[in-house]
Amino acid sequence: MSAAFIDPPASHRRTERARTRERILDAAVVAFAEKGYEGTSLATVAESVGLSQPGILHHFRSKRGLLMAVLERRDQVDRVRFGLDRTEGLDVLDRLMDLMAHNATVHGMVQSFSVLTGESAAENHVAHAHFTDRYAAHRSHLAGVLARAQERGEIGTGVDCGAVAAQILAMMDGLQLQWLHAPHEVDMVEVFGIFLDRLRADLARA
Amino acid sequence: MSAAFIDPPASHRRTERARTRERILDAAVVAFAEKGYEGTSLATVAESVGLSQPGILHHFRSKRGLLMAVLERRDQVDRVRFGLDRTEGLDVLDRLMDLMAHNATVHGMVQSFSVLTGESAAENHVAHAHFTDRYAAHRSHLAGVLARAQERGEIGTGVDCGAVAAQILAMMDGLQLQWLHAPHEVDMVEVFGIFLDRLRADLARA
DNA sequence: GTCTATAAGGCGATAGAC
DNA sequence: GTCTATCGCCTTATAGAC
Repeated sequence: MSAAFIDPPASHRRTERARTRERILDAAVVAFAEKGYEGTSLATVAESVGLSQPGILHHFRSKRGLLMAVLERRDQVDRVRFGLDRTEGLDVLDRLMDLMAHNATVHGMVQSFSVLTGESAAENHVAHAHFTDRYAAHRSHLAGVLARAQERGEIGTGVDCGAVAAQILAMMDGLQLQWLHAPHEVDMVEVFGIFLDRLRADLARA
Repeated sequence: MSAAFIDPPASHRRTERARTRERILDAAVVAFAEKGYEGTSLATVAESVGLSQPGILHHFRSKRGLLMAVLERRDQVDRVRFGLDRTEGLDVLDRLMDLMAHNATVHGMVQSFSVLTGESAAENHVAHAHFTDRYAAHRSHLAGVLARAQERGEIGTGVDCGAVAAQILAMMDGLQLQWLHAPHEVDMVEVFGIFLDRLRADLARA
């Protein structure tokens, strides 16, 4: 009996462990979408991935740790999927439109993060600081892109780029909320597109 | 000893009971703001009004019943405070600006309803249907006011009044979320005002 | 790496005393 | 109208076996 049979290579063990963590994270996203963080128990997450409740705590040191891992994974995946960081000028509006169109295909993910964002409006919520930082980073990045476009003359001098950045993020969050409450009544992609078209015209004009 | 001393008039009993109900509702709003519906226990509500936990269930038949009473009271109060139902034409945008300015003075109330709206994005949440109906009613009312203004020529023919109604509500919800996460960084009243000014110009033009 | 068992406590709701 | 007591259940987290 070879040692490799009893004790598989370290690389294999590492990917197996990572795979289990991914399955737990996927189940947690679904659970948070249905009940929020406060309303979700580790036992329901455990059951849907086929582990016991302490089995979850072997992979994540606490319920809070599981939530943080969920939040960080989403941020990382979205950063890779969309070249938001690498886009300059008014093309950034096209990238945001792409993001909105993508979001319309991942209902559960949007639901999970809308519920968590709402919950985190409470100052003492576990994820309050995370969402505060996330908003601030997105606002300042977007405002910076717009301000540089304004310096190049692509945007009129009368535009408050910080206000517009906040408005764009607010429109995305708000439309997602209405879409989640009435998916067949509110076409969030179309309504966001109408908003962006009007915005583009105003930015050129002002 | 008069009967009135032992047994006060029915009207007095009625107002005392109503007063206690109001105190419970106020405490529930604060609790929901801090922990959401799922994260709030009747015991914490009871403690902050100086009753026992079963004392709450004497006034509201269940935790769900308490939440419904909170939701209905807010809708009723706001309907009375702002003459939204009685406003026609583009004046409706001024009333919405008033509402936003008022909201900036009642942080706890806004926090409570933002948390509850987020939680209720889950299809099985106790208040999902309530917020779905509320969104639909506000959208169709606002779209109707805009459409009638459009017929009178106050709004250009190229405007999709339904889309604009959804956008206005989305902007209010989204700005409130950012304000709650960073009250000193995001001036939601000013940013909403900039949005409305731009919108008014576009509506006249299109 | 996953389990069972358990500690230690919170939950909503009801029964019945006063 | 409000209480105490209690039922039955669920919660997170830890200890220790395998």
